[in-house]
Amino acid sequence: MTEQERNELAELLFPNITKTKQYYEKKYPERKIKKGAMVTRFGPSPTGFVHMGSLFGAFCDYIFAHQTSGVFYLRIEDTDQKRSIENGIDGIFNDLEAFQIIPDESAKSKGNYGPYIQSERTEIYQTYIKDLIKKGLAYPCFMTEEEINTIREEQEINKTKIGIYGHYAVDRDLSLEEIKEKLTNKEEYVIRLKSPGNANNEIEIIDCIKGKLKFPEHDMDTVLLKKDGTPTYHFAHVIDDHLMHTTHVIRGDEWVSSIPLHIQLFDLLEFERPKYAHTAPITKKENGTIRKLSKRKDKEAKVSYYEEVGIPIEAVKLYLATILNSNFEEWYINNQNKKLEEFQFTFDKMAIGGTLFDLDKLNNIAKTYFSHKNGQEIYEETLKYTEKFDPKYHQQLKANKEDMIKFLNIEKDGPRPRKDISKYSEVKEEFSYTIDEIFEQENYQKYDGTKTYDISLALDYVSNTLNLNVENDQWFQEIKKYAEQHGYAKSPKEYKQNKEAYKGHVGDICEALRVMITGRTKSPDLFSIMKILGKERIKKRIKLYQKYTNQ
RNA sequence: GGCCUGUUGGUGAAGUGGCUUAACACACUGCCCUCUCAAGGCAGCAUUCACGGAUUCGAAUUCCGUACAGGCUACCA
Repeated sequence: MTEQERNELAELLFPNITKTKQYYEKKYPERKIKKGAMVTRFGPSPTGFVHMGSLFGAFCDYIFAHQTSGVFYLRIEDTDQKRSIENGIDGIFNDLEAFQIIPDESAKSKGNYGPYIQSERTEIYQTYIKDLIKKGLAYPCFMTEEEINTIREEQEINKTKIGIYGHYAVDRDLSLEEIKEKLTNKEEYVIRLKSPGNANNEIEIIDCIKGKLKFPEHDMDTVLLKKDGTPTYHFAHVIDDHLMHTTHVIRGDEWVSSIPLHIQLFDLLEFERPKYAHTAPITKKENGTIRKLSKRKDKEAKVSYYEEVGIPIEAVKLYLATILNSNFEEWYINNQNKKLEEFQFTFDKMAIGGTLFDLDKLNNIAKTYFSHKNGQEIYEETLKYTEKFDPKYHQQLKANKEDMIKFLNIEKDGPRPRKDISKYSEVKEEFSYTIDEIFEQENYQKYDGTKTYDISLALDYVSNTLNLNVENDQWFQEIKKYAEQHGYAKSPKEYKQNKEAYKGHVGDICEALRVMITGRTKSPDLFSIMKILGKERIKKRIKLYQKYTNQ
């Protein structure tokens, strides 16, 4: 085809495209950012929610852009209708907002490089396609699904590479007349790349994470524009990331095998190639096999899951940071008071192989997170959580604010703060003894021990000896003395040495009080609990215990 | 089938030819501390880096082959 024929073809195919490549190049000029600043993008399909793996990607984008004073933008990739659901975009924004991974530019905020939704960029893609056709680098292909299937079957039998390339690309050299004829017959077509590559040539690219990668040169006539005039991922990626001036394409490593295609497109269009960073997938082990985390099968793949079960999103982010850079964890242990954004993340500390999603580790991180929060903070955050997920408990928390904060603050001030909860949802269960209303209702259901305790001794102690206005150490000295006076050893050691001489030891008295007061054998510091409750409530609980055990 | 990538304890991993008798963290086990629990302290947990070969004075680290795993091979992203 001559140049003139190609121009005619381009006009025939895209009569409505009047803008030019130059127009867009001028409309979206180079970004004014400092040298070394990264421009990254997160490109989800509007499926309604963000997958854990995507969130990880978005987190990378956000971190790298921000720590280099660059730009992190969000582009909705909705070129496939099947992947889109109604209000799907809102879901994406909600999830990102929950994690405070807010894009600098997106369909919902400002930005000079929009539209940030691919379905609104059709004209742009077609402008570049038109140009490619004029240059003889793309062509309309009229092959039907059946024809393509036949070719694939043939290729499978011959054990050759599968795809449309070389002599399999039958429409590659159609004459203008032939195309015109098919067009008048209303034959449907796609636009394919006329790949100039040769698979015998080896190309090499440097991936920021995976390092040096070698591939055969791309030689497939890949579809660029679908039958409906929308672009495929490959073409949209190249056009968008060029026009939006992305410097670093951070994406899942399922894309590594299309690198040769993508760089070929960048070269053919005379665009500067971006840097690529392909991240390892987050995986899950099930029945001995490892697979990618699946949003259909795995509840923990859905980002909203963490909010629902009450794992603080900060903890999830901390976990993401530990898998992002292997040396983050150690840094954070030594810099607990710093924000994770202060850590210098680098590509070369990112995992190359898949990472198994470790809920144990997340739990541990969450526990540590809680341990650094004081009672007031935990109270307020739990209040927020319960407002949405446990309204009844929410009301009870509100009604018992003063007490709750004190309870949540027990053993929090020392150098070794308590580490007992990992989720907001655990507060209710873990602190069930703190609110009278709940305690009276459930009372000793949680204590399933068969052992019963000396009620009169407990009552005597509380009424006549217990002094709540002292420090913890003094209280313990006093209860030791009390134990001794009533035939108990003042320490377990002494008791063990001469069991016959005693009825038991201080610990037994404490245990009795603990069970009567909290309804369980395990609790935070007993004296602190007693202090908050006060003598009258303690006595009430002992009576409740008496009633419960029919004594 | 073809192409690509990966493989270090139960888990995440450090490791870039000698400092590695393989760091650190999670999990697990035991002991200590202790009124219970949590926390904390101490100790244990890969004599070996999927396997085989090669290069080298020396390899988890380089090269080749094999096995296994994952990805791609769509008018899905």
